[in-house]
Amino acid sequence: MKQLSIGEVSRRAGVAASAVRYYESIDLLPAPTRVSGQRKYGMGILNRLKIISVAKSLDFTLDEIRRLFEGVSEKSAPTKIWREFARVKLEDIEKQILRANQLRDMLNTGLTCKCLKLSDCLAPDPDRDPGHEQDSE
Amino acid sequence: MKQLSIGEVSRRAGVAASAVRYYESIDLLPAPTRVSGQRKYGMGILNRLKIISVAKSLDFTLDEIRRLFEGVSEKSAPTKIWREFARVKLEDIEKQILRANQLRDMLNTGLTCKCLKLSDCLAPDPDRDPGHEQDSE
DNA sequence: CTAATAGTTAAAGTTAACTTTAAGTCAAGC
DNA sequence: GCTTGACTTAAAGTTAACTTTAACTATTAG
Repeated sequence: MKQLSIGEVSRRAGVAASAVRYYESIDLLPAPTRVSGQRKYGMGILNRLKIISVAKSLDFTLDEIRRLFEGVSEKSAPTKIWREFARVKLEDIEKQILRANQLRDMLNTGLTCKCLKLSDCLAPDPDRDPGHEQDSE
Repeated sequence: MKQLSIGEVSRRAGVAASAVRYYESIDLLPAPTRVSGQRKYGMGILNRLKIISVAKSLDFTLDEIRRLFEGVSEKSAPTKIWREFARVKLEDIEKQILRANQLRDMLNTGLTCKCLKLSDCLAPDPDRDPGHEQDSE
C-alpha cells in the first residue's frame, strides 16, 4: 500500500502543501502517520481532498466541511447530519441561483434595476431631482 | 433639496456609516460636501448605495463596482465599458449557476461525486483499498 | 562527506471589506 | 456653561483561508 509524502499529495491533488498542513491544523484532515517526522499519507487523502475542493468551490466554508466529516465519522447514522447540511445548503444554493439569474437578467437587459434606469442612477451626483425618488424608504 | 447626514444615509440605505466612510476612502463614493466638517449628501447617494449593494450581493468586488462607476462617469460612451463588464460577469454568473446546480444535484442524489460514493469517500481513512482508485491523477 | 532537495515548525504576513477604538469636534437643549 | 448625541479622524482589529518566512532537520544523489 503506497504511502505518499506531502509533496506527492500536493502534486496529485493540486493542493498546496501549506494548505494540506493548514487543513490538518484546523482538524479538517486527520494527522497522518509520521516516518522520522515526515507525514505519510494513504491514498484515501486524495479522495478527502477532492471532496474538500468540490465543497469549497460550492461555497462551503472549511468549518462546514469539517463538521460534515465529523458527522460522517460517527459510527452510526451519518445520514441525519448530512441531510440537515444538505437541507440548509440547498436553500443557500437556491438563493444563489436566484440572485445569479437576477444579475444575468439585469446585465442582459442593459443593467436596469427596480426603480432606476442605469443612465439615471449611475450618473455622478445628479444635482437636480432625478425624478424617481418617490420610493425613498 | 434635502441634505442627508451620514447617519440618515446609513439608516435609509441600511448601510453602516463606517461602511459609507470606507467606500469614500476607497473612492467608491465621491467625497460629499461638508458643513462644518460633517458630510452632507444629496438624495443621489441612496441610489448609488442601492446599486452597490445589489452588485455586491451578486459577487462584484468593490473594486469592480468602482471601475464600473468610473466607466459611467465619463461624459461619453459609457455603454462600451458596461458591456464589457457585463460580458465578463455573465460568464462568471453562468459558471456559478452551473456549480450551484451541480451541488444541488449532488445534495439531492445523496451527495455523490464523480468517481466516489459518499460512504466510501467520507469514511475516515479506509485502511483497505477503497477499490475505486484506478483514476489516481 | 557534501550538496541539493524536501520536509518540519511557529509565527507573521496577505486580502477584502469592513468594524472598532480612541480621542477629539460640533450643535442643540437645559 | 454643560451635557448629550452625532459627527470627525487615524489606526488598529477582525475573519477566512491560506501563504510566506526563518531557522532547522531529514533524505537522496553523487
